[in-house]
Amino acid sequence: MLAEPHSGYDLKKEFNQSLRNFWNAELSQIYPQLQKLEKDGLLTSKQVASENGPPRRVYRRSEQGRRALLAWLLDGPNVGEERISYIAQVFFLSQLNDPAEAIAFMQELREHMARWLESLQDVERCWQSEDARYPDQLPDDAFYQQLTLELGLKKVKCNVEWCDESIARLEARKTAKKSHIP
Amino acid sequence: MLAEPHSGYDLKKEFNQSLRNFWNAELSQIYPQLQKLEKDGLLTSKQVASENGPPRRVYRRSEQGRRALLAWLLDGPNVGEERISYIAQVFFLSQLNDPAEAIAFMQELREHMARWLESLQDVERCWQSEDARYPDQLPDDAFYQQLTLELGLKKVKCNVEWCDESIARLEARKTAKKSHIP
DNA sequence: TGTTCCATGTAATAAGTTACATGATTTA
DNA sequence: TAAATCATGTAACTTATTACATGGAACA
Repeated sequence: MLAEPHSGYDLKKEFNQSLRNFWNAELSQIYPQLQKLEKDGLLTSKQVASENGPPRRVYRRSEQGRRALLAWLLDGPNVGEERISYIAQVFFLSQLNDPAEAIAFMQELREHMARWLESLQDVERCWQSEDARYPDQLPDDAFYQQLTLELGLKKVKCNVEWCDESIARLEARKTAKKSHIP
Repeated sequence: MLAEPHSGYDLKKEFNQSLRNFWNAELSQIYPQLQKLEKDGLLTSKQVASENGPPRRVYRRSEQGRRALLAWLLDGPNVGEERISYIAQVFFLSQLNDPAEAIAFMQELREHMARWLESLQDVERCWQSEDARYPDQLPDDAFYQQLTLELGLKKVKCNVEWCDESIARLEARKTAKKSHIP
């Protein structure tokens, strides 16, 4: 993100726009980290005046910083560290002791996922209309970002499907139980 | 996990078996957390002798602990906090400046995902052969766990597909570029 | 006149990782 | 006899969250 100079505030905007879908960071994490990375020699900074507001401190990666990024990528994919809180919740849903509440949970999850899917589809439509080269003739940086969007679309669709299937299975169990113990 | 009494060591085994797929914790996180949760009144513990090894400290949730779990579930699904490191890597893959290295990255990712998928399919086959009620007549706790397995299978398949599509698109770009600047 | 945006940060706390430390028993 | 399993933890460090603190400019 710091191949070109940007402030901590700029980075937060970038997180909120695109990275948010698979990574997030708060300003209160970003500012100290930028200071630390500069201290470690991976970034350099300078203060510049702002057009509308207080002065900005903009950071840019150093040669050492660029090499650290390449090392991270060349080390291969970081897999097996995912933490997905809502799946953990589903795992323990039997503790609610009430199929209706479990169904409500899954319906709420479904609505979250459906809204997320719409937001990704909006992004796609937007990119599509703004660049005729979309998706396969895009310049490299946009192309790889488009790959992440594609995965997001697939995965979130998959989540919606799974929610629907799960709700149907839960409904079936509920009626089966009712008829068994009348 | 502590509806029935278990030691920190037991919990780690549970993480390694099933929860691992969407959440993990190290022993060095588990032991201090158990102590903290007991201090906070969410757990109680007692020391018991072990059949084969040193004495065990087993923990069990208190009534307050049970209520805290219910509150976590009834608060609704925790969405929008996912951090998926390998997607962040793909996002920045253009920095490698070499399509061959990007393709290598995606192939490695594909192999990871394919292995993960196989391990989930093994789990499914195992459950299927061990309980005739699989999947829809299972008791509640196993049923909800099966839902998480189902999502895992769907998602990981989706990742494999996406890797394959992405590799094909990258190959196409590589040859397109070659013919353009000969 | 109140809210959002711009822009910076610190402080306290919580969560999580890596490395270190111990020692018996079981299995290959 | 070497390795894995059983079983507990601490220490140092990194990472991340929540709350607090400031203050001007634009907008409605």
